[in-house]
Amino acid sequence: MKKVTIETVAQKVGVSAATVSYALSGKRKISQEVTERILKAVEELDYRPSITARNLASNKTWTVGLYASPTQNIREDYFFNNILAGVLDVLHVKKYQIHLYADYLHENNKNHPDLNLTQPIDGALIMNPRINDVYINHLKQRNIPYVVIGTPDERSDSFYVDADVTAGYYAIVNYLIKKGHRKIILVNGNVEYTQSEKRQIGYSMAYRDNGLSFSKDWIINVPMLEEQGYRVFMQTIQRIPDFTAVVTFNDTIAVGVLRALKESNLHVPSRVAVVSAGNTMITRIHAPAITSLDMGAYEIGSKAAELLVDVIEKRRIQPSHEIIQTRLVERESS
Amino acid sequence: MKKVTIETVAQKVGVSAATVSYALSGKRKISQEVTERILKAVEELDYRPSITARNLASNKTWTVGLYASPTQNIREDYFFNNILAGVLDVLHVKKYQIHLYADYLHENNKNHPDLNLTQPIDGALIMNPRINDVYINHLKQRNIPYVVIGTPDERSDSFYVDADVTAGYYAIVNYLIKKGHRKIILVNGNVEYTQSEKRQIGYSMAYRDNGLSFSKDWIINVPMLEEQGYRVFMQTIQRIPDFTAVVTFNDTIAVGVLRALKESNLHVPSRVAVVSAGNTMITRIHAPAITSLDMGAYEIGSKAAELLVDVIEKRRIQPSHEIIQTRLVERESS
DNA sequence: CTGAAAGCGCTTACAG
DNA sequence: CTGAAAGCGCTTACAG
Repeated sequence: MKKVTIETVAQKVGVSAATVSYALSGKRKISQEVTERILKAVEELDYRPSITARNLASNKTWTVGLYASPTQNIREDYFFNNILAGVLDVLHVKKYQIHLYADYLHENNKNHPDLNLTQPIDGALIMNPRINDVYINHLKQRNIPYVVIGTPDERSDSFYVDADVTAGYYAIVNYLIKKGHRKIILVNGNVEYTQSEKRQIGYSMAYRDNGLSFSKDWIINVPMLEEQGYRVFMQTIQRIPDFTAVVTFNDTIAVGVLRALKESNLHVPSRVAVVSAGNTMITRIHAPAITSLDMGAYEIGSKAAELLVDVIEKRRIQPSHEIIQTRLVERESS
Repeated sequence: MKKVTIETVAQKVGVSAATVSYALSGKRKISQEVTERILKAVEELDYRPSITARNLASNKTWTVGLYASPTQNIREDYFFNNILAGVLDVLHVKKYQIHLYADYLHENNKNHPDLNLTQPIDGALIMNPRINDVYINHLKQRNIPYVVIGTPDERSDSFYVDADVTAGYYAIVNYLIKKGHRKIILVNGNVEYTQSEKRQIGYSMAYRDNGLSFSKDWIINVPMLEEQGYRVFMQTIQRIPDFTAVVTFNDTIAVGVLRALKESNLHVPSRVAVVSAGNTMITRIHAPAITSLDMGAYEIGSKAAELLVDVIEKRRIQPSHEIIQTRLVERESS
């Protein structure tokens, strides 16, 4: 049973491969009668075009690369799920498929295979932009269309979609200050991620605009994992006395922080208020339910995917960005 | 700036494209001296081989297709994250990449593009096998290597990796019966999924082995979403009086059920015991914490990926399966 | 409206 | 140890 190719179909129908190709793609009008015979042959032979050959010939893969977090983070981050759903839904409509890359950069492998590719993808979505991000640099250098989910380090030459995280954290801290809090701990993410920077800026601005000051000691950076949030915050509780509120990088870290507070018998919210960001399912389920900043994850994912398709298909050339408004959802923890 | 191909490198070094190819792949010994000159030229020209051309020539893509749930389900299911992490970690080590397909079958589109592919993937992983699964049928028909995550309908000719879900549900119901429960509601998933059937079998076996009987009415099927679990269970509470325990298909549905119970002032666990399956992060965070069956999601994902690579690389030919033991983790809800 | 043929950029038997 | 060339299976200008 030899492989069925476009040539097999062409011979059966008695036309050229070109005609079959055009009939199938619709890029050229083929007479009704011939088209029907071709379709019939395709059916009978159960012919399926080779996507690989098509990709090579047309220099187009209809595939988008999605650069996600390390798998450790994926395991406990619902925010990822929501972004992913937005991306998938849009790309499905636009007929693009998705190549998913987890981040194994911590393996410290310069020749990471994902970085050595050329053109198995038409474009890329970068999920956790770092300061001086190697993925972004790589894509820029190779001229592969990309959209950053989040805000890149160097903003002038990238397309990106992000929530207005700085405004969001400004609002959170403002909200806490209005409630009388003066010593607010920021349990931020790793410094290498631009998202951490944006959060810190919102935090400082709120202090400044309220004519108050804060200590650098109150800002701590932890890997975005529940266990890390817990461990680091247990130490923080010892180190920093009398804080009355905590703002975390995301919901996952908040869960760790809340566990540390509980074990230390610091009641939430009467003794300590806690506010996180992400507004994932977890925040509703947790006891106490967690006040959290909604950053429109699904919307960010879908808008980024839409933008990327526009960039790939050259309907957009000049770098642009979209900033989505955030919304603070008040719950029991504050 | 013309595109840098293998030919560009060959010309610069003064050898044939074949030699460059062999030097880079290591499939043939090339003299030390020539190899070094080639590597230098690659570096200087910043040559990156075209993956697409390589795929076509070698008839191998180093890519695996992962057929996941509808995006709606992905959004609220941590079980997916854990399976995904297991799959990604193993495939990363084995040097395979992953194509992620969400399930849009409910769009009722027979010509779903994902099903029309030939060979952009070396193999596939099927995540939510249905009774008479179209994806599985399709892969079988085209002779594409695949491994089912879960248990397929027709077990004799598929590779698959699953938890012993039937034993797990048998254990859950046994546990509840020993605690004195006699009327246990099973909030199962959609009937089209084989996982639902396996759960129901465990449920019935436990009743039978304890010399007790149950009513078909106590088994209800709902889409695997929190909101659906909530809505359907609100009706169930009206319809079925005096039940004292509930077992759910997964953690997500359990959250919905627990919300319905709370709104109906049926206290958990004193009035109603609840047990779910998945043992995702949610079960620890929820108040009350949910007793849940651990099904080793990460392990299932990683074993399935390992098995698939073995099948792709023909180290395994004869269909086999691996069944992972489950473990009931007792918490406050029962 | 359709065909013959070049081309996409690799890999890999076939030869030496 | 290395080269010339066929081949992977499509698409798409070029011709008519």
